[in-house]
Amino acid sequence: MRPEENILFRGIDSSDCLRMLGCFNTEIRTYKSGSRIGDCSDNTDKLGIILSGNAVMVRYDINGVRTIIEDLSEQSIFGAFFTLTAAQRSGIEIVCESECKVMFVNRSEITKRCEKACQCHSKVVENLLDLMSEKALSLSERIEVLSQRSISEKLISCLRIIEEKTPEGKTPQIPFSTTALSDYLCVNRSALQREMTKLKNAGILTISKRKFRLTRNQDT
Amino acid sequence: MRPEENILFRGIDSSDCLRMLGCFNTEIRTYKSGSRIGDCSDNTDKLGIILSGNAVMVRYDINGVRTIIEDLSEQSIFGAFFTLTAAQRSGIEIVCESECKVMFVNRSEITKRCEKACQCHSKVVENLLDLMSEKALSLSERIEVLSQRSISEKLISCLRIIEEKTPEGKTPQIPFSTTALSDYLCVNRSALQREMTKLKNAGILTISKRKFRLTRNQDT
DNA sequence: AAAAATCTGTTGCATATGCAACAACGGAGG
DNA sequence: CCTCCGTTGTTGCATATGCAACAGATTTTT
Repeated sequence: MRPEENILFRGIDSSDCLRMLGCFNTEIRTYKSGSRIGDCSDNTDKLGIILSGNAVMVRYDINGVRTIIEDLSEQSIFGAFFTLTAAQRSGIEIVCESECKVMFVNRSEITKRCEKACQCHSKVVENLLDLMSEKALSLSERIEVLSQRSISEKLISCLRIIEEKTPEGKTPQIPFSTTALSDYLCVNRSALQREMTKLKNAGILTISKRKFRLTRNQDT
Repeated sequence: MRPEENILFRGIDSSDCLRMLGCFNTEIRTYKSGSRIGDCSDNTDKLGIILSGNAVMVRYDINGVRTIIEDLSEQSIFGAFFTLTAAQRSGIEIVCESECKVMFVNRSEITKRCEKACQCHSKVVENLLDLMSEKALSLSERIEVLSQRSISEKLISCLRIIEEKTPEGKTPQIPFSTTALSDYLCVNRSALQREMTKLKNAGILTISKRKFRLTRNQDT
């Protein structure tokens, strides 16, 4: 991916990008599928951007129960300073689900002006602002889902959000396996399965593979 | 409150603040306790900052069950573009718990440079960035809590977070009544009460009024 | 192609949580 | 000072969810 295709550098032309990349002291790393992207709790200033691949932010509790905290796809950002809580103790980690290319930048290098005071610098800050908005939005969607009281409500709320993001014409698709979905909804897998079959039987939900369709009901 | 005490204008001197306030076309409103701060779904560009008072972002579902989505205290920011999801349909509203003074700014006016291209403009953007970080942090703490599987885990996780934010020497304090806390943890009130008494009897938790103390156990 | 591993789907049973109802308490206002 | 209304604290009962175990199906590895 060329730098100007990176959302952080959106709207900035190639030559400026290259100059800033040096200026920012960025670092690009590649991770194998299944590997861990370094513990992001160590450096509260570091900002990571997924250039390619898929990863998830997960936590395992004492009993080994997994929680998927965030789904990180291409162009997602992550970093201790805006996603991790003081509750890092609970062992949050980022695990690649496919080969991932990740770019790291120090946040302070973005906010602080460089000596050359390049014009495009503030453009980067604005882009970062957009990214943060997006992040906050996705976090609050997550809260919306988790605040539902029952499994079926959680599921439906989650599916509706996916639906809304699906471009017109395309069939909405769950980004997880059912097993992973249960970790994402923070419920037991077989209980989730049970609710899914109920909804299927009730004619509310249709699923084949990961593609699904919800009937347009206001309630439930 | 003088403008430079507003976190959005932190680090900018008085005269510049005043100039920018005009430049930004801000609006300040006062709301009575119990009243609703206008539906923030109407204007996705508007950004609100609580200058004084306390408010909560809540949602009532079809059955009238209340969920407290966010606790907004002084200097908190809110706005459709970074907190509300497309799921606005579910009737999220912001309700004042005490008299509130709120400042509104249009986000685009912050990100877009004004004709005068004032130097301090980028400082405001940086401040906004900090605010967004903080917001993302608090949202992710909320997820941390809600992702716990049992009521007692949710409660403890929530209390630990409060503890960590409490300045050394002070006694940590729950910002809600128990009833409100149950709406915040998204669980049934009497079930929460039951768990609380269990924890008290087990010697893990001490509560008097809203002040509490947790024994320093790693687990549970 | 065979073998191994993981995921789906289902079920019986245990248990945590929700729900309703009630008594006691405490603060706000007349 | 009394009354009213919302909060706290408790309990019995109903039910949703968790848990374990299992048998296919599907995917990945060898």
